Amino acid sequence: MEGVKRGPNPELWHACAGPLVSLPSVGTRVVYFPQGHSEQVAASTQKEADADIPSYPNLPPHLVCQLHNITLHADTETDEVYAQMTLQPMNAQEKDSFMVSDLGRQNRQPSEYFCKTLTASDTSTHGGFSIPRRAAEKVFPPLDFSQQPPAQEIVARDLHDTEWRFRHIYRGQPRRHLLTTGWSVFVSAKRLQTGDAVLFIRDEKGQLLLGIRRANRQQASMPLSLLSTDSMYIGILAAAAHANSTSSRFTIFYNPRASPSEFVIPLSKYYNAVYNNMQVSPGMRFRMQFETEESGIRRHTGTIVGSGDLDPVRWPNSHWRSLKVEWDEPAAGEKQQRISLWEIEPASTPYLVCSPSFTFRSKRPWSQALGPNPIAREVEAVD
Amino acid sequence: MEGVKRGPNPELWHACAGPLVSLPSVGTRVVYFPQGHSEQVAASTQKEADADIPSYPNLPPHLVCQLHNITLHADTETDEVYAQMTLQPMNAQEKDSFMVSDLGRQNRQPSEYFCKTLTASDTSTHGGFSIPRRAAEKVFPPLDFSQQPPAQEIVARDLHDTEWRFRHIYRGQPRRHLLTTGWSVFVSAKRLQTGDAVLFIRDEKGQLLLGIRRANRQQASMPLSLLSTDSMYIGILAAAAHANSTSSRFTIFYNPRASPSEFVIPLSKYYNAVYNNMQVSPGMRFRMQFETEESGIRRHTGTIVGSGDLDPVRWPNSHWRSLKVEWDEPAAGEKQQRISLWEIEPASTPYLVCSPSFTFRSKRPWSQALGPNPIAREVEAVD
DNA sequence: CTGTGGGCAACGTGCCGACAA
DNA sequence: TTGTCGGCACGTTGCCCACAG
Repeated sequence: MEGVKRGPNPELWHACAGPLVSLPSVGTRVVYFPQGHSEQVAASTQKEADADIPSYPNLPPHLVCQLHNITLHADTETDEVYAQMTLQPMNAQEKDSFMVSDLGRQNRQPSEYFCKTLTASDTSTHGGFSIPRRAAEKVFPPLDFSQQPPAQEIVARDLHDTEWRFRHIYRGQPRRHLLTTGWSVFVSAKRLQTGDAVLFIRDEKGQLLLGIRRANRQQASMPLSLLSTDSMYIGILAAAAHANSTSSRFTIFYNPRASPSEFVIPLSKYYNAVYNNMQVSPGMRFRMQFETEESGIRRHTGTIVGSGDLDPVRWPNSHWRSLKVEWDEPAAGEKQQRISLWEIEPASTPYLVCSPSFTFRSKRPWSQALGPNPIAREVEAVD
Repeated sequence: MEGVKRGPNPELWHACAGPLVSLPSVGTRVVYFPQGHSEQVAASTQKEADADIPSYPNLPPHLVCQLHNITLHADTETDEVYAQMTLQPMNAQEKDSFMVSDLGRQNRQPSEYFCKTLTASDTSTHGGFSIPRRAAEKVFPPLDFSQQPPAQEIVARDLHDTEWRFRHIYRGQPRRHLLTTGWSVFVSAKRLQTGDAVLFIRDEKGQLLLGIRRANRQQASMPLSLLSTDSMYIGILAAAAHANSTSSRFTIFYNPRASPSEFVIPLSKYYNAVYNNMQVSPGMRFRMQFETEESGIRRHTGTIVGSGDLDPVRWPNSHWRSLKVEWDEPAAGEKQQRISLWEIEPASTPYLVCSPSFTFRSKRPWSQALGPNPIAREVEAVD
């Protein structure tokens, strides 16, 4: 075996995953939510969990785990990015030992990149790809303007390390940057359509990387012919329950563009949100980050209108999406009506980033409505 | 909702599934093998089950179930055929009540059909599809040979009820049947390659049906980004165990072209093989059916060399692939080294088809090596 | 600055019979 | 009987600029 298949370039992977996605660091402690994992299945299969699923009394709504390994992947067919994580539930002792490294988070911002949503002209067979001026100047090698017309060959590699070659030319009246020869091959090979986005990155070594981000509508509902959705839900719960009871490792796939929310988050983020951010109460104003169409970050504001268990029967006392909110823009009907504590920032004051001086000192939970909180006991035990 | 989406045409579905695939009838009793179901996952994902999977003490190696429902499906992307079955484990009483209907099996042979493996010329963009003479005369409407050249339009529907139109012409020197206009659209839409097969059926009403059967190499190893293989194995076992302990319904997907063997078989077939076919012993010669490249049936012969549990730790006393065999042709290395009792026929005597006069009279199991057999008790209780 | 469309050349697609295999 | 090929016509692809939003 000579072809040592290493995974996708991490910088490119994160660019494709989007600006909001951050993965915990290997070796740190994280919190895993079976509920969130189930939501990923629901989003991917368009089917909710059936009512007739066995209960797992030994499976709490969140598991504190050691994150042993992360590998990045991209689907061979669709280039959809996903991550494989190996988790190991921790026993009570281990949970309490504070580790500074748990604060670290892996969130790469590409050095120089651009992302463009494809227009009808970009995807049509009639022509090539129109490169926005700033984009071309920022990430592509400078053209030799003494040539007429100035042109060069662009070589870029995708998530599978496949090489794509394009002719980059500066012409037309008025002048503009274009990708011509090679572009249509790429479009048809990746089956890109109007509305999908491509992104180019120039990494530290000056190499060009090339990724795609499909429009949201496409990745909806893939009918699986292998396993019933019920078996999938059961598999998720049973695997987590078994790993928890035996303190053994288990493996999950996180699919950032399919999953409504991250369901493996740093332990520090969880503790910080649940115990330091406790001024949360009904009526409070908050902000939350969303991704814009052009791969930027934009904040939307809203008001907290209530709190309580999302699924009181199966997952009592869970912080997963325990907040009921209303969004300021009425057009934002697609946005979640329920969110989790760690997803929000206070509306007026700047967001309190997790600081090294942060401690686990216990205070009353922000809401008594949730009843006795098992986490509260864990934290009090630290004192 | 006006577009009542009904499933694929059953005749076409069976033609695509292959001549060896037969589905039990709805309402009858069947035997479900979690082991076989796991093998389907293994074949689809190219990953064996991990050793660290919880044991399910309440889950025997086979479950006698009532088959409540079967729906036929075809993958939207690949046209891969699969069936969804709703099963309900039966209690001891129900298992014993003999039902004549259990003997029935649903095994459709298409009225008139042909299947051709595509050549390089068939799939090239340079030309059309060369129809074998007999095939054209058997399934296509007769041409009007008074025309020069004789030609007509062929309309056929695929598994999704999508209509495909082709120009059928009889020309060339020497004369031959060809599909020209429309063929390349079909090839590129279905992404057919040399080695894949197409099949045409003329049903009772004279309508033409059109299916594809991809070469084996293609459907191997699809990397799933949704669920770890461990979670899938656990999901299968936990779902079956839960259904068994609560006598509730559960759902499985059977993928005939991916799965090495059928893992839901008629109860009568199981009993007949395990208790009536008991002359099986090491050294015995046998025959077994295989599918030929051209969608026919061919028998291969071999010798039984041993028997015993495939997985003595997890699945003791299971009849699933309990026979160790050697095949006569040395080139047949790909064929299974282990098969199940109900897959074989005696080599010399004609295969004893399940007859209405068949009874459940208990005799000693064919091998004492398997130890006390829970089924034996079930059967004795009938007397 | 960049999306779309007309013009036009080059290329690929696809229909034909001629050959073998 | 049928797989592949050379020949050839025609339709599509794809590069160019002009225009306008």
